[in-house]
Amino acid sequence: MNINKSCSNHDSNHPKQQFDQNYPIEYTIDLIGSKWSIGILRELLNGNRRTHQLTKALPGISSKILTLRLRTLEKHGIIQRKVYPEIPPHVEYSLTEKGRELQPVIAILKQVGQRLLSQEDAFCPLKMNAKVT
Amino acid sequence: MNINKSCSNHDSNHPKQQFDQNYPIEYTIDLIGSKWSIGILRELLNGNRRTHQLTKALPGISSKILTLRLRTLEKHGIIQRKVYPEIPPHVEYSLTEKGRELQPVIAILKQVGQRLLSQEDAFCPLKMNAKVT
DNA sequence: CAGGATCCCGTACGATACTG
DNA sequence: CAGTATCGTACGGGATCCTG
Repeated sequence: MNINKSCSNHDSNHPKQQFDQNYPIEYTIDLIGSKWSIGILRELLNGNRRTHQLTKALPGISSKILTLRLRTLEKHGIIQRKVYPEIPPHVEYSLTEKGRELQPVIAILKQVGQRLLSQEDAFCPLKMNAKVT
Repeated sequence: MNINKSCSNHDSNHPKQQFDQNYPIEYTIDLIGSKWSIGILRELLNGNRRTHQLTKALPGISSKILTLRLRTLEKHGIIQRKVYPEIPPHVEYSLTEKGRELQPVIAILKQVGQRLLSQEDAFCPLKMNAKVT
């Protein structure tokens, strides 16, 4: 997502990691804000997964995007990639300790989202009718 | 952000709000995941703000994007827009009760982000040197 | 002062095909 | 099985100008 993209560029003298220190919120959102990040994390929270398992668990994701997200999460130390040198290839992904710290974030995101959505219905009776009837 | 954009389209028979019910996490991220959303919310958590106040508080934001974000948040019932019919125009934005429910989300996002960033340094001493020296 | 109208661009994402 | 390469697209965001 790169929420603070333009900000990062406004002063090239500041190394990136130094910049991120001042924007922990944006950093976290960068981690989980990409389209499939949450799905991948949720899956790995339930256990280690092989690539094709993730593919099946996330219907619609392309292999390109999956590996892209996995690489990014790995770079941030959120997940770990373990390669078994076999034929055919065998790769297994797992959450790191660091990655597990994201669990409360996901929990709150879900909890608050549910509450907000229920209020949305309360405020928009017409919307409900559109489905309920 | 529209994290679940493609998912929303995969079956047009499902009205959007019905779909969102099943994806509270993605819904919440949609709310706060856009580039300036957090900044706007943080500002409004500190009190009501006029448009130009927000502009100054968010250096770099364009008027187009600011109003765009404000409109979106308003549609979701997160903020309220109050117009004082004066010349020159006077518009004031405030958080709704619903909007205040996002506060814990922001808090966790910040807290976890900070912890993750500190770990990032611990694992990457070279990075630290780049700045610390 | 608030914000609409245009034009432009980078990039995240997607579809498809191809390798070891 | 896991992953790369290529090409195409949509959309968020930015710059600038203009109006009541």
